[in-house]
Amino acid sequence: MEPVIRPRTYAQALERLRRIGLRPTRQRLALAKLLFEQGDRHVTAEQLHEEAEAAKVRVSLATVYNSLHQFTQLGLLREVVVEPGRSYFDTNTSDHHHFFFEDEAKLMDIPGDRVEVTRLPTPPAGTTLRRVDVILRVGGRLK
Amino acid sequence: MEPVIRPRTYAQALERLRRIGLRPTRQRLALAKLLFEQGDRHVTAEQLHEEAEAAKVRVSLATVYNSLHQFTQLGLLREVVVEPGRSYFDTNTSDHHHFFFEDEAKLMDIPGDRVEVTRLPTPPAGTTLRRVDVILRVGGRLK
DNA sequence: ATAGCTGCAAATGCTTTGCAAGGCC
DNA sequence: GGCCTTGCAAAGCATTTGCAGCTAT
Repeated sequence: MEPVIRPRTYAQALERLRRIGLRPTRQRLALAKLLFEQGDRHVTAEQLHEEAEAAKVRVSLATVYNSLHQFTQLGLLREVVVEPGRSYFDTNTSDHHHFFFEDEAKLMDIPGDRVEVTRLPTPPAGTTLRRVDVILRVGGRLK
Repeated sequence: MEPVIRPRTYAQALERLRRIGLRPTRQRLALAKLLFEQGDRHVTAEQLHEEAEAAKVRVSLATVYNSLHQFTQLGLLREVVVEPGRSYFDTNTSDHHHFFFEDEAKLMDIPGDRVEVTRLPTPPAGTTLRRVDVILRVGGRLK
């Protein structure tokens, strides 16, 4: 098994795209840059689309969705579902959990080793555990 | 603080509605009956609407949504978000967690004392922990 | 050249809303 | 009767899709 390197830079993302066989097109590269060049992020498609426009990159919202899903399938992103009707994409694909600030609809990472989930029940026969999501729903305003 | 009684029967639901000041209308009572008279359930609005129709109760989907949200606000239901674009409503409002079978889009309760989440980080200043959701995402078919 | 992408706009799926008509107290 | 509810249809969002035109290799 090849070690999974988390792309932190444009160069790594490009390399990653090539290796996997996704054409490094202008829009994919631009999106990868926005996503992976500024540490861990949680973005919605809409947000990323706005960022792209602000950065003078012409990308349609449909392409943003396509790219986010492609990146997710390739393991570059992780989709986090906390609200009905909106998906967040997390650039941190390592094992970890989330705070969700309900009043401001924002996510924050919690290091995987900071929360311990024990005494997990065994999945029913015929099924396999794919992922454990822990969401700490928080209220009140962040200062 | 008045003890919270989980409505398990039509009568209890009716009583509960009255006590809270929601008029026990035909449709609310019918929905309460469907929801609370058969043990713990996880339903979507669409499902409940179909059940109501099958039971020859005329209810519009809009009213199903309204009722589900009202019941949720009153603490009779708990909303569970596991998939983008669809909400599940859980008649079990006690402290517990969930298996989510991704291939069949179904939820299953895990008793609260069966999973232990320890070493929870403290919420950031100015915020309060409202709820802890643990979702065990499972793949493969149930037998 | 050509297989794969992109953009646009239309379609979809879930959910919410506006408002007239209806029903509980 | 009065006020809360309902129902319907229309509106609202986030997301997906179909397809003609573009582009990286």
